[in-house]
Amino acid sequence: MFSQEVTIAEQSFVEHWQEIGKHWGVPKAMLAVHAWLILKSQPQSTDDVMHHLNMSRGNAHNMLLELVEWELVHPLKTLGKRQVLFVAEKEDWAMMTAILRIKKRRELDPFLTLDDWREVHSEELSSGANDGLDARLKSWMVTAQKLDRLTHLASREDESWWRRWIFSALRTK
Amino acid sequence: MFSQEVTIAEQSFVEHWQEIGKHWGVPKAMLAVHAWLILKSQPQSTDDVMHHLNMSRGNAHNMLLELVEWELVHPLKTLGKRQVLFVAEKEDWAMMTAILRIKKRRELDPFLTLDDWREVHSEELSSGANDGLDARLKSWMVTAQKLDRLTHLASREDESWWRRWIFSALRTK
DNA sequence: TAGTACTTTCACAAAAAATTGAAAGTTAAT
DNA sequence: ATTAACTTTCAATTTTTTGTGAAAGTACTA
Repeated sequence: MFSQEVTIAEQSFVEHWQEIGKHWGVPKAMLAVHAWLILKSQPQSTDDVMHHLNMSRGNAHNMLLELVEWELVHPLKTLGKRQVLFVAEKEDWAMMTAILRIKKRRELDPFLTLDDWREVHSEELSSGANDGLDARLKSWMVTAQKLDRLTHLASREDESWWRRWIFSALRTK
Repeated sequence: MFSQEVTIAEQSFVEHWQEIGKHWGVPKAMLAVHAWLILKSQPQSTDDVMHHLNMSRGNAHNMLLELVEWELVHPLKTLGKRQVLFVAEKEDWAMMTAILRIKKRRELDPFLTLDDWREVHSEELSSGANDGLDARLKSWMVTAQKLDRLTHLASREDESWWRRWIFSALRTK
């Protein structure tokens, strides 16, 4: 899997990152690329990634693009050069909010469409075996919309806001 | 996919739920079973599920068990009866905290092990291309541990706590 | 203890997702 | 206009994840 230029410690980090991310719903190769960029302080090219991690060009390319879409990796263009270099976002709060944004988009936003579904089908479902479904869904949507506003807000706040908010929660105990 | 006893509206709900849950990292069959139980106010048996959703016994069984492990579905034993019946958890905040608990366990807890990794490998990684990694990881872990305490706390609080906490965040805007 | 009504397991099959690599497409310099 | 240096695409393949169904296991009843 690795080229010989990759140190044992680096290999271990990449593998551990893949272990950690097993349930994040992303391809192993994406975790490997991300781990690689986290390790490196210097921007890396597609070729760097593909050679060091010993993966196909197409895969390296696609994983880099996806990480850029997630805003966990930033593309750097040098003027007058064709090549794009990549650096990982390394600030913890920036990573957290990036992850929150994408999780909201993929895991919460689709849920909100349930309200439209309800409006179309509510009549057919007030009866019999589906007793109370409509009312239940209505109540769910109120909660979901609150969560939506919360995640939207939180995903673009900065470190100090998070600190205060988390602190206020932890203090109640 | 469905037996004829399943109404069109029910089929539509199951399919929409599968659509909604596409990125939740669970099998389609699990979403189908969950959707089915959400629809039904009466407890359902493994046989009910397997017949109505037209899936294999083994699969119905496993999906039900997994939903129970997620605490999104509750098993009901009748005294003196072998059969186990299943009902979906239908309170919105109970569902939310169940999901938070499992997400924390699968997606955040493994991350905390990075601190152990760091202790073992920190010396090898203070130099050269991995410049500053150790310090960065240390700082990440502080944040992660805060998040860990927060999610732990939040995942076992009740509705009124959530209301207050969410409200306090939304009010700052 | 035999029979019935379930639950559980698991080797195998099917489906879905990830990965490859070579060819086609772009951009910039000469 | 041509070439060199990249990036992008995608059909084919490999790997991983899901799903099947029949057989084995277990709890209750009589």
